[in-house]
Amino acid sequence: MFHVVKYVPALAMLAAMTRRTPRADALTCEVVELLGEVVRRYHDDYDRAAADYALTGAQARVLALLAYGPTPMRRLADRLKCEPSNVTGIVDRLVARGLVERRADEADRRVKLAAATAEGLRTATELRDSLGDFAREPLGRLAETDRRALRDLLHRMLDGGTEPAAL
Amino acid sequence: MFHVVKYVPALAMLAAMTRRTPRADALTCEVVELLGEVVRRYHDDYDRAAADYALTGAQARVLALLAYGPTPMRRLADRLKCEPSNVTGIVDRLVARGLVERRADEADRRVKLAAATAEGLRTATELRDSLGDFAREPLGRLAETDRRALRDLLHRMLDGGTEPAAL
DNA sequence: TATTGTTATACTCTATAACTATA
DNA sequence: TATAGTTATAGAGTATAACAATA
Repeated sequence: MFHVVKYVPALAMLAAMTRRTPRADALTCEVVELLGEVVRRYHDDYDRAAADYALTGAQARVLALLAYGPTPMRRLADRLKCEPSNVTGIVDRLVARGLVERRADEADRRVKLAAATAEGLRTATELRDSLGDFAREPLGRLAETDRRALRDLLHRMLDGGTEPAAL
Repeated sequence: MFHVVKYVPALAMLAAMTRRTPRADALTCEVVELLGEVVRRYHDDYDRAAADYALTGAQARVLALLAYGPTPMRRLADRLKCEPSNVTGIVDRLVARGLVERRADEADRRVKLAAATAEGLRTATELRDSLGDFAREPLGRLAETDRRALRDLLHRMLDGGTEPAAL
């Protein structure tokens, strides 16, 4: 088995030339590193929870999105930030598992709605509760006062209203 | 093209039976959701930065690890939390790009060390600086006092000393 | 003409299992 | 016998391009 790079866009040099050496200060670097650790743990917990239900991360995310209601394939692709062609496969596998079904959209016959089945909805709910693992472990170490402070800081940081989480 | 699920371990039912309905309080849920948003942005920024250099996320992580010095393949697998067989391919592609080279370990002739080339080291450094995108955008909205408070909260939350970040 | 979803194709990451070479 | 690394294989996610159905 060979591992060969097939195509290498000449973006590296361009990126290097465009670079504007930001070089954040020590405090900022430290916060970025800490957030990196948070990201790592959050992801690990999420994937572990999904694996408990024999779901991949992408499948779990789609199921979480469908908990809000039937959703056009296109919109799922937008939320996952991937190409629509990928969503076809992910939903196919969820359909094969009986967790999701495809419905027609009466208003626009081009669109197909992915919808969680009763079992899919149940799985999504249990999966969501499983995220309590993260809340228990690292978050649980913070007293309520600290959790409130953290909430306010994150709110201030993220500020602009964003849609409900898909990750 | 068919998308069929080949094997479905009967873990779902087991997981459902084992579930202990933690049902975190509203404040904790809100913090978890906010952290989810942070995770999403962090990842997007990381992948975008890697893509600027025509690298995948996994390749960028390996390159970041090699910036600390030559590393046995096995150790890379441990850090990436994946099987050693995967590292072979990832390093192969980096070698094909001229960013990494394999060296023999004199002490134990079974191990092979992956080491960043001069160009690889340069790329790793630029990539690291690119994470400033995250520091600039959402983190930049916090005043220094707030960043300091955030740092302290995250420290308290993560507490136990962890190794340098690979993500 | 533009949009939605699918198919076909290729690449990468992933895990499992079998293999070589060292220890 | 145990460990480090590789190879082979298969499933899953990803992007690109081409296509049919509908708007």
